[in-house]
Amino acid sequence: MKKKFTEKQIQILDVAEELIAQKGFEGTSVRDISAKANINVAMISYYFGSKEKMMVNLYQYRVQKTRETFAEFTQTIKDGKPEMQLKEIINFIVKQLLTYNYFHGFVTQELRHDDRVKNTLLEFYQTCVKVLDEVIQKGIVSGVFKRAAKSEDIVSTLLGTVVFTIRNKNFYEIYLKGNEQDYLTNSEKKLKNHLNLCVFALLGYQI
Amino acid sequence: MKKKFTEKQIQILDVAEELIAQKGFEGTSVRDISAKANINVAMISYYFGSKEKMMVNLYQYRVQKTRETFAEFTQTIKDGKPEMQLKEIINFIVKQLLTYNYFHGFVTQELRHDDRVKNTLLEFYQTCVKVLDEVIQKGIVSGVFKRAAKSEDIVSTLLGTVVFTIRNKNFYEIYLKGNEQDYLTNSEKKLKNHLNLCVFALLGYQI
Amino acid sequence: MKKKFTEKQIQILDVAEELIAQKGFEGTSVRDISAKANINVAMISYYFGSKEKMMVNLYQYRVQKTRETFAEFTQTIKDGKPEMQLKEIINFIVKQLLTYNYFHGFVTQELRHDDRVKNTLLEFYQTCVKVLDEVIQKGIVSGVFKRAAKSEDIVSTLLGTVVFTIRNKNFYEIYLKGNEQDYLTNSEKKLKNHLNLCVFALLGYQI
Amino acid sequence: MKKKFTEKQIQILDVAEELIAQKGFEGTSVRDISAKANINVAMISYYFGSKEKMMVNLYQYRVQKTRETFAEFTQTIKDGKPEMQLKEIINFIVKQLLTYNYFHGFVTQELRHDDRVKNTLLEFYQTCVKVLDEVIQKGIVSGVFKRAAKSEDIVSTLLGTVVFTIRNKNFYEIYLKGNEQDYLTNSEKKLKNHLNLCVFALLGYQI
DNA sequence: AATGAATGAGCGTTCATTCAT
DNA sequence: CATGAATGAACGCTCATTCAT
Repeated sequence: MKKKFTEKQIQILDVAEELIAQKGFEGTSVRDISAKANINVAMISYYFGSKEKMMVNLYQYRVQKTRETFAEFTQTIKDGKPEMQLKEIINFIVKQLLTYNYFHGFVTQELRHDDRVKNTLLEFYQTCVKVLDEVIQKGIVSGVFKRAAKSEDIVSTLLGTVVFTIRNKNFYEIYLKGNEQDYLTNSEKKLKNHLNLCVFALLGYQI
Repeated sequence: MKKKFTEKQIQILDVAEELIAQKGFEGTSVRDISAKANINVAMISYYFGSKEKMMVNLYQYRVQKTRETFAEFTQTIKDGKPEMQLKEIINFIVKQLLTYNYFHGFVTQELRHDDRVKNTLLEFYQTCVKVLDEVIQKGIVSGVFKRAAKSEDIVSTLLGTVVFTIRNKNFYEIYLKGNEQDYLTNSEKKLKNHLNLCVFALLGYQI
Repeated sequence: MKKKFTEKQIQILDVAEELIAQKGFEGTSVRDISAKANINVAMISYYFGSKEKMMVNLYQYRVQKTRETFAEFTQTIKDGKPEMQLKEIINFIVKQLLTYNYFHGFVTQELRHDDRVKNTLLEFYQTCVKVLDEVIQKGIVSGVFKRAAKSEDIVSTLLGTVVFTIRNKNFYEIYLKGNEQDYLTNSEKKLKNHLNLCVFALLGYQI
Repeated sequence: MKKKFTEKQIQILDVAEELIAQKGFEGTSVRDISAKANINVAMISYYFGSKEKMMVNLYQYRVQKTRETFAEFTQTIKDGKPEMQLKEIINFIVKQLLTYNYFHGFVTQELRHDDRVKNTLLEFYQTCVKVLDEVIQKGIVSGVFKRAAKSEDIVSTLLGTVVFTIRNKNFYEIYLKGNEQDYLTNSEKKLKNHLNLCVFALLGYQI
């Protein structure tokens, strides 16, 4: 069941996402959001019912998009060899997380608010696990993977590692060449490399 | 320079840590804290100067302890073989994070408040990198490790993965046997196993 | 540059003026003001930004009016003889102070808050001195005044004496006939008489 | 009935007087006072019962002293000629007010707190009126004063004028020669001169 | 006789939300 | 459909005072 958002709502959600990622949910007032989005303070309540409900909508909006994007992505790789598929999945996840780091930077932190959101996210994670499972199984069968690592652990490591570097930018950037503007580009490259090595090693893939 | 906290201050900090981990810094009012800690609202300002300063003290309190504990720990393994040392380090980190999950659950999220804290944390992470570096280097020299993975990536993966499972308890527990009470015990075991496999594989260690 | 106030703002300022004159600035809470003005506590911050800024507005509101009124008044007597002009000025000042006694009762006391206000008031006092100077000089030239008293001393005496009787109502009313309701009327008459005698005597005017 | 104060109480009252004159009663906290007086915060309540009662004691302390000093002073002039007596009284009052300007700067403002204080002050003012009355009457009889001005008006003018210059230092000092340090000395001289001229002129005294 | 830890009330302000238009 | 004025609740904090020692 797909929910539609009006243009005005999306405008608000985009601003809200950015601010909440920076200052947290409680740290971001509806006045902050409405000021930055150039709308009236009353509009958040007006469009979403309340600030809390706006947050739920924000999750739905972003998770929904993420699921769709992921579904489309899986289609594009469905005919590849498992080792290629795996590499693509890892790269895709890193790329997505870094691109929507506003969202992923806070999503796990602020989701104390609504269980529906938790479930939406949960389902998405399970989808990832399932997709990985199939790829790994296929690789095991075809003999390119020697060991069957647990997909939920791989998912935790993929998502956890990337989110950690997003949140601890000041730590991770020490080990990156290049200036601060290139942080996203450089960290993407470094993370892709590391996580590929990590997962492939885990599966006993011979390079 | 070690800062001392009175019994009353620690009592407040413990409560504050738990609540802030659950509801965030702004989401937790001094009235929430004082109610749960069975003290007067005025005491937070009285003991720490302000809510903000209490937060800084909370970081110092926990990070300080963590650094000390880690320093002591490294002493206990200083004479071991690198593969043993590495295993111990991984297990130690997982254990610590899960034990003090209240703190580690929010530490990277709420540290927009004070740069001194950021630096304290940064230094600690760098210490971890340094310790890992030495162990890996030793293993390379002795020949048990075939590949020299980047320590900062390993640190990111270790910390990121564990924190992810803490924050996404509802996801990770699906894949755990046992009832909810055993979550910590079971996830600890599972995480230790996964992360050991992960890191050792990364280093080309032959099991 | 004249500042405009909305009806609601004036409503608040009038109440605030009365309460602050009675209980002082710190002694008057925004809750006191909002209760008496039948508005919400939040409105003081809403309309003026803060309690402090409300105070600045209160000064501007009243001093501005006072200056305007005084300027208009001086026009009405500009063609008179100096002895008539002087009498009118004295009577005007007494009348004004007693009418706006709320304000003049606290204005010099509470102005530790804002230097701009101090300067506004200072300028007004200097205007009074200047006006008096001209009248006295004219009277000296025309021969009705024999001695040239200092205008700043006269201003201090005029304002000081009236404010003293306002603040020490319980003292001054002992010497007044009539009941308490007539205090303003009676004290106005008595003060005008006394201060006219005083100033004219000072100038050597022969009655 | 004379009240005795302990050394410690006087120490507190002196500090309190200075601070209250600067920042008002509500604007001065017991912490301010205790910090400046180098005593424990609890001492104000301990010695006086409450901050409010301390204020009452402060009035009593200062008014009592003033009355005593004034009583002693009147003894020293009791054998003089009325015009000399009058001059001495005026000079004495100006001197006293300027010397204890801390007190007189706030006394009429902050006396909303206690009616007993109001009465104490009232009685003192009435004493002044009585003393002046006698002198004027004597002068009328001896023929040096031609007109019988009202003593309560003279008292109002004397006290009011001096207090005005204390409170509006920034106004009055414009008309004074000399640097800021000499303000008290210079304003005392100027005020004595002005008020003597004023009162003597009022009584029709021929210089 | 004196302290300092601790209290409860009240402070000015900001919050998300409502409501009349 | 959208606004901005207005609200009541809650915020972090400071206050004068109390109380155990």
